[in-house]
Amino acid sequence: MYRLTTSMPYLLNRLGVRMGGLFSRRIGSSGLSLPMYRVVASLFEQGDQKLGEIAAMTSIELSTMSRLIGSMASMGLVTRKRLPSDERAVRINLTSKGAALATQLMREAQHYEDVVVSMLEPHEIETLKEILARIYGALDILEGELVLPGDWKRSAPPGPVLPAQRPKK
Amino acid sequence: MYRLTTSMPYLLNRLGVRMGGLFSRRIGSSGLSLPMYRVVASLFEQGDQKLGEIAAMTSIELSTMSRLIGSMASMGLVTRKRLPSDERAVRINLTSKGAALATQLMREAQHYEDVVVSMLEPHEIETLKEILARIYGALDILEGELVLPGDWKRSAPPGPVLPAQRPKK
DNA sequence: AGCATAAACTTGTAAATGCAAATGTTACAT
DNA sequence: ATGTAACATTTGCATTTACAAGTTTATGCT
Repeated sequence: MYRLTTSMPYLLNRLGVRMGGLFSRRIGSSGLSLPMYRVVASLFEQGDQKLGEIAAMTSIELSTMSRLIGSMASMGLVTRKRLPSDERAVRINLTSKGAALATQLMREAQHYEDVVVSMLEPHEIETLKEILARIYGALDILEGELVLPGDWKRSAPPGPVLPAQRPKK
Repeated sequence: MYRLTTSMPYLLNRLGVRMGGLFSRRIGSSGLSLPMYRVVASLFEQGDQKLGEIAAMTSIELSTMSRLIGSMASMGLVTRKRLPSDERAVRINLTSKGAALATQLMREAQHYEDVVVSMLEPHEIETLKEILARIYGALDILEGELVLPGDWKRSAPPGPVLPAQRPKK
C-alpha cells in the first residue's frame, strides 16, 4: 500500500531540502547562494560552459539561470561572452575570483560529503550513487507518458491536408 | 578527490528536481501544485495536523506553509480551526473534496513509485530508503557544526556571575 | 538565394519563497 | 499575581522562480 512518507520522492525531497539548507547556511558568509555555488562548482569542474549547459548541469531553469549569471557577473564571479562560432550562444567562464571561491567552497562541500559518507559502508556509497543515477535515467519512461494521450507531434499533422489556407495573421 | 557531479547533494538534487517536475506536470490538471499535493497527502496519511507539523512533515518553510494553507482553504481543500486547548495553534484538516483529490493523486504517485521501483531489485529498494533515512538523521552532526565556533548557548551563561547588573534597557 | 523553422537566450510578469518583525497565547519564575 | 520568556502562527517585504512571449542568430528546404 502506498505511503507518502516512505515514497521515494518524499524521502529524496526531505533529504535534499535539509542538506541544501544546511550547506546554504554554511556557505552564506561567502556571499554566494546555493545556486551560485552550484554554478561556480560546475564551471570549475567542467571548464567554460554555455548558459544552457550550466542550466542542465545544475537543474536550474534556463531563464532563472540567465538572471543568476547576470548577478554573478556583476559580482565579478563570472564572465559572459558570445561564442564567435555561434552568436546566439553565450560562453560563461570563471574569473579568478570565482575560481578562488569555488575551490574554497568545494572544500566545505568535501567535508559535507565526508560526514554523509561516514554514515555508510563503502559499498553502500557506491550502490547508492549508482542507483540514484539509474533512477534518474529511468525517468525517461515517465517523461514519455506525459504526452502519450494521442501520441502527439507524430499524429498531429500527417502532412498538410490543405496547403495553408490563409497566411496566419 | 571531490567532484560536484558525483557528490551526494548533487545527485540528490538532480533527481529530486526532475522527479518533482515530472510529477508536478502530471498532477497539474487537478489544479494542485506539488506542494499542495504534499499537504493533502500528509493530511490524508496522518490525519489532522497543526500547521507546524505539516511544515515539518513536508519540508516546507512555516511562513510559506501559512500562505499555502490559506489558498488551499479558499480552494475548499482544507479547513483551519484554532485548537480549543491552545489558542495559538491551528488545526488543519481535509475537506471531503481535499480527501477525494488526495486519494486520486496518490494513485498517480503510486504509479510513479512503481516505475521507479521497477528499476531496482527488491533489496535495493529497502536499502536505498533505509540509507536515505539514515543520512537524514546523520545531518544532526552538520547541524551542530553550524554554531560550533564558541560553543554557543552552553558556554554563554555559565550561571549569572553577577545578578543582573541593570535591567536591560 | 529566400523563407520558414529551430536554437539559444533574454525579458515581462505574476506567483512562490524566505527571512525578519509583529501578533496573540501560554508557560514560568519569581 | 505578574512580568518575562517561549510558542505558534501571521504578515511585511525583498528576492527568487517559473512560464510565456520576444529577440537575435543558425539551419534547412526548395
